[in-house]
Amino acid sequence: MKIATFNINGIKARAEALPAWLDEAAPDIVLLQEIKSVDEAFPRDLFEERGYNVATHGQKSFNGVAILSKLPLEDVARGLPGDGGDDQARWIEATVVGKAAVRLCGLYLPNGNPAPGPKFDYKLAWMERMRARAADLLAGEVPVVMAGDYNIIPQAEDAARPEAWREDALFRPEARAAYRRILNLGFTDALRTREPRPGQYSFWDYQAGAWQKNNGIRIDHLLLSPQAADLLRDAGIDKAVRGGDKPSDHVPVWVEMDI
DNA sequence: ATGGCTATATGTTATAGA
Repeated sequence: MKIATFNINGIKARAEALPAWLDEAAPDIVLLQEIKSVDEAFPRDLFEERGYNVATHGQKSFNGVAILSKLPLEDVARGLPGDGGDDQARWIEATVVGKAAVRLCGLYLPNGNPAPGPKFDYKLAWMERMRARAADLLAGEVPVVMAGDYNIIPQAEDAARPEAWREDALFRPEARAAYRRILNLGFTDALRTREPRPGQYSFWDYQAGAWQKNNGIRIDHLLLSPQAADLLRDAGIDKAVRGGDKPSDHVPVWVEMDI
């Protein structure tokens, strides 16, 4: 089973590029971020006619996450627990049952710039809530895949120009430490396991010819619980998507699992 | 990057992204 994460930067703007990638890559499950759409406006037909079940957690203009799945989506949950006053749509969960049952978490972690400041504080607080949810999920001792746009450059080798990101919310020590507190609960960075060489990027800025210069960063991750890591067969990045027509600034990252 | 591009809203420009 192929599970992918893809920050599409607006479902309306990606109404052609996203189906084209689905038809070519044929993922079984896709966790989407930045749909930038309310649930009612999400073009479900585009995906249902391709055999996907669809669950969305959207909001107007910004953020928004969704799950596409060839298998039925069970026990769908929307929103990250821990702050009832947080109305930003950045977290969705569902269970799919293949050879094994897998709990899927799709996430759009806050950007956090400018840092320091209230947006960075929100990012760190959100990550602490995510850590608590991740710990709860681990206690279940079942396969869990937490995938999405983490807005975290884990290490210097995950950026073409790490020095340019030193003060940025994506690379500041406090943000990376918060990421490690989640990872060190016992999760596996699937892409790093399968492709340990530096220079594996998932985002290239629209500006300043970043794509042409390969000035990228790796910020889209799939984290696997131990029970999910046991089922990992392969992982990769569909880099070519960035060079297609009207692309998102992110590309899909995927895992192949024995599920 | 002192932000050069892209997307969204009901806009004639602002806000957010990373």
